[in-house]
Amino acid sequence: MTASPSESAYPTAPSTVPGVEAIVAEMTDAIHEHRIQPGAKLREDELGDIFNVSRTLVRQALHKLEHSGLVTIQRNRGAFVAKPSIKEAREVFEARALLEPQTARAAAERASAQDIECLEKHIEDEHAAIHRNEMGLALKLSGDFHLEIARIADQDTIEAFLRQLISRSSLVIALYWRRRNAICESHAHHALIDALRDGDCNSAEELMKGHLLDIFSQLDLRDRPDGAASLKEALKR
Amino acid sequence: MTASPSESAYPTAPSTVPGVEAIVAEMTDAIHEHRIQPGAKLREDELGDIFNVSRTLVRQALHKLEHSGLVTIQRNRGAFVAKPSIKEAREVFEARALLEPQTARAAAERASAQDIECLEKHIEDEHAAIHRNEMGLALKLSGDFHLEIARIADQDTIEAFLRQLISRSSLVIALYWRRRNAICESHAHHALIDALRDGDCNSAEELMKGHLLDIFSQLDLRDRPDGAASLKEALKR
DNA sequence: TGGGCAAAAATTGTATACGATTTCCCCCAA
DNA sequence: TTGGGGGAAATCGTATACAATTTTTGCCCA
Repeated sequence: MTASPSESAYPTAPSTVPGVEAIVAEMTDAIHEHRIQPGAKLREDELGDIFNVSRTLVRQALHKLEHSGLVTIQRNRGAFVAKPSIKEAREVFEARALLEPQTARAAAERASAQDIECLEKHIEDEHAAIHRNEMGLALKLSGDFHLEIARIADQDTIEAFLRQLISRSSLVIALYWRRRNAICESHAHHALIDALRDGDCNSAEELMKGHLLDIFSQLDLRDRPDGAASLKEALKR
Repeated sequence: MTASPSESAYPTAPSTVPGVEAIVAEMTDAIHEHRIQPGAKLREDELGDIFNVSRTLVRQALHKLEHSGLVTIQRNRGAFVAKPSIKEAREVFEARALLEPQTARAAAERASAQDIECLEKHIEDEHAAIHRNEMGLALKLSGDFHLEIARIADQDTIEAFLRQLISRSSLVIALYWRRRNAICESHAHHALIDALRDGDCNSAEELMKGHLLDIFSQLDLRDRPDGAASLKEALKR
């Protein structure tokens, strides 16, 4: 009888080494902040040198990143920063539109004073980043804001999905954003905080729905996604 | 500049070997069909012996299964078939309730005659399994039915999420189902097919919502699950 | 000059080896 | 009898070695 305790397990238990998680976190940040462009190749031993670990751990990290949608792995060809198609871009925001308004509503029902404080700090950091003109960082913090709401709603499962969706949103924005300024810098997040503080579920839900539509409407989803083809020829030779 | 073509990539490209995928598929089936119980320990070299591969590939497979929510990995302690908590069980069905009705609606708008045929075949197989008293197989087929609807809706992103949710639903049912009979055997799936055939979006959406509530209401989410498990025989035929 | 082909280099895929941690079992003392 | 070491065995984590595949390079010839 090969039985085992196996604790009733929460989302993703502390399953992997700090080593792997550190690599994943660092690469996630780099991609979220657009310091690595969609389509960039990620060589295993190159990353191994950078992080001073063997390819084994790099591979684990790349597989995790693939799962989160930030990286695409092609057999025998290697890993690349993902390059969402237009269809995928649409799907990402459609899925967010299904999940987030309801989550904001739940968060409004549960938010504590401490939670509100935390959200306000997020916004401060975001504004600070914008004023320093670090738009990549600002975008990442803006994504974290949405994740924080899922955390407040105490919805681990949806939070995990949102983590993936927000990651991919970052890539979508890198590829399809129209203007390089004014990223979520609108008052939308402020208004959301107000609704959460007041426990106004209906407002929170509606504000989130509108906010997502607003972001989506600022994407330019007509062009060809493969700017790489022309870009590559322009740069390569 | 390390640019690269990197095809605009769809959900999960053919990234991993047939070897790993075969292991994942076989174990997924075994867990879905309840041939391995929640909490069962999954030793790496034991699985390596069973599938005649090295631990390297087994580890890859286990990590993939962890991503899909079927397996829990604890550092230095090993992998176990996941054992969703009651909270997680609730969350899984809440998330399904957010995603599936809308997906059924979209499917109703797009379903072709061929799609309908495919769904009907699914139901036939499911009934056949029930009559042979293979309840595990029937349950798995029932899950596949829901996935098929997402495929018809042409929503790759949501389909990927649903795959995880349905996997976990299978575990939830293994742990918390009240009566061992009558799994989704209701007319719900038949009614859904009718709505899809008629292109009746509203009905499809409502039927799906009701169907999910119906399943959820048959769970007993008060007890504390604690089961031991035997492995080995369930996998290799 | 440009295309095509073959060999070399680079890169990824898989297996194995070894160190680290946990688990199990036996023995002994209270 | 029971509870607690302590060491051996089992198991997992990471690095390295080698095989398979792809990509690049260099050469020849039209």
